[in-house]
Amino acid sequence: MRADRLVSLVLLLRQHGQLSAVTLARELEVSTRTVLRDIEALSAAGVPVYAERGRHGGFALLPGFQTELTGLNHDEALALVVAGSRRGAQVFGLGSALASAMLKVVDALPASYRSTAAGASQRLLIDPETDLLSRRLVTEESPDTTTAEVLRAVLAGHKLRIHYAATDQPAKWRTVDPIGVVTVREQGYLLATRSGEDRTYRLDRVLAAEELAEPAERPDRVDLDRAWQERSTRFRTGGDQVTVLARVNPIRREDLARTALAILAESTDEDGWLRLEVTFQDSRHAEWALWQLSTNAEALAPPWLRAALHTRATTLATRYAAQPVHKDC
DNA sequence: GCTTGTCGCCAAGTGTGTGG
DNA sequence: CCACACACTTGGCGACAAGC
Repeated sequence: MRADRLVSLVLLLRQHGQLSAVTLARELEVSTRTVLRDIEALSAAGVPVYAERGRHGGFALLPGFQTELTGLNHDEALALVVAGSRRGAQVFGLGSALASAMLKVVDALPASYRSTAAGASQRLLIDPETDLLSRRLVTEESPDTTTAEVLRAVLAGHKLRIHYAATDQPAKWRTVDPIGVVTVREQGYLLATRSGEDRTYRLDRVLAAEELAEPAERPDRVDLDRAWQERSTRFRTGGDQVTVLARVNPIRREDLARTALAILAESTDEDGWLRLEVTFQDSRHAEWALWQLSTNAEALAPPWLRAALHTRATTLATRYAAQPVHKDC
């Protein structure tokens, strides 16, 4: 119990810099007297902890002790931050840093835990590089200097100049104020503001980046998770969305629900099929989603969607009615 | 004067080893 | 298995020193 508390004490001091005995006692759920004895024990064990007396005093570790204790470098520390997702480390080009950081973490474990960790790595595999059909799931760890430059600016809190290619538009240079970087599945996004307006950029569409010396305009405290939720909500409710009325076989309802942005209304017809009012990102998205359901769905409205699906179906029917062009294949 | 660390003392609780 | 002794841990208290 005490050994655990001594470790916790060191970690608290590393995390907060300086803490009073009263605060440490509250955090560790012991008396101040016990904290003082623990400090004494740490000091006797060679931990460079020192006391500042008087008002606003407290205990702190000598500068430098932090890095000596862990041996982690900048990239490794960063890799542990994104370690919740190996994909995150891949997107940031930190896969090798994550691997070496994990080695150090495992190495720091007591011998009994170390064998457990080694055993676990032989029994558990999370997010392999390919799926069962050998399709590659994890992006190559690229020496992506552009992503690295973006990351540098984000961490340094500097403005950033990016050469960005938006969908169906020629690439343009623009200067942005970075807020943070978000990874979703294999995709990285730069959250930023441009002339005070919120902007979200896909990292794979950033063709070049240049960190500027000027500090970025960024709120002191940002809840990145919340910012991402707000932007994704805005994305889902904005743009060229279309609403479709469709009849769907109940067995394919979930397939449609997965691809649609939202289901606005739902009822059941006499024959058991579902009548759904569904919104999609745009017309192409709607056409693709209905086409995927094949004979298990029928678009009732709008007319242009029925026409598009009719064109696809007749083209396909004509093709298969005719003799093959290349008989030898 | 107030806040905070330092030190010593005592008592109670807890864990561990040993003998019957 | 149980009782006992011992060591260790913890909390509380008080007096004092140091810094703001």
